[in-house]
Amino acid sequence: MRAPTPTSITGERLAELCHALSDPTRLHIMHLLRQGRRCVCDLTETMDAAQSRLSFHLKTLRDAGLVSDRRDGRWVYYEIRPDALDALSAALEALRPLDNGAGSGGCCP
Amino acid sequence: MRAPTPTSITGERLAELCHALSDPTRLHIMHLLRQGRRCVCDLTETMDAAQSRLSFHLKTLRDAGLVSDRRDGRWVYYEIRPDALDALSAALEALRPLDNGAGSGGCCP
DNA sequence: CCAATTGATCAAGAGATTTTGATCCCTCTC
DNA sequence: GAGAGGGATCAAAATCTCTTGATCAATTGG
Repeated sequence: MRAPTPTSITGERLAELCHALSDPTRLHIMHLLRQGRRCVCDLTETMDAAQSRLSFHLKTLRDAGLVSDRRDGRWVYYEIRPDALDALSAALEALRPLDNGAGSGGCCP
Repeated sequence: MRAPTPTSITGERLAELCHALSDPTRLHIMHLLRQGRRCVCDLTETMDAAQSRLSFHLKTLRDAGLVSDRRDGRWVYYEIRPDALDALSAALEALRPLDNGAGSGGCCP
């Protein structure tokens, strides 16, 4: 019995993931993290952003589960969690229109 | 000469798409639209939400290009634009870690 | 132990989003 | 053309989000 990748996520969870990615600063961080783990001081320097600002955005990404952090001595390294991207992709695919007949089974013609 | 599916989108555009999907009400709308086009009065009734509220969120989705609207007589029908989901999926894939060696070519050990 | 470095956290202010109710515009029906 | 239904828009209030600067906790090097 194992619980590997959750096959589907809730609407709340999808909203949380999308919110985390809805900010240019956070997307910039994600883009930098594509190349592998990076410490905060490195990101701060590369992005020329205030440290508390970065810390805020990193926390947002971490709370959403999109990145993980790990302390190593003096430094804290952040890293992308691909499983979160998996879940996000799957949830977005589940938003695609069903290809049954045209919709509007509702109140209108 | 044609411009079919834009192969990649800007960070700003990705942020805009994610922002549009970062709200539970809007995700609810998207979910209902999966079954096909629907008029606003239908959504209003199904979701039990104020009409101006829905109108606001539909505008947000439309401005982001995630849905299209079409007037037919008295009614305005909204519909998902799958091409926007294509662009979003592609952009999210482009956020995945590169599988070159471990990162941190930066300031730290 | 002392001082410097790294990073989290907090409080306050600026700015953006959402909700609500009112109002307006369009289209259809009578 | 008067009235009703469907939707968009607006202004005000309530919330959320982001930025900034200050402070605090850990870690390390001297």
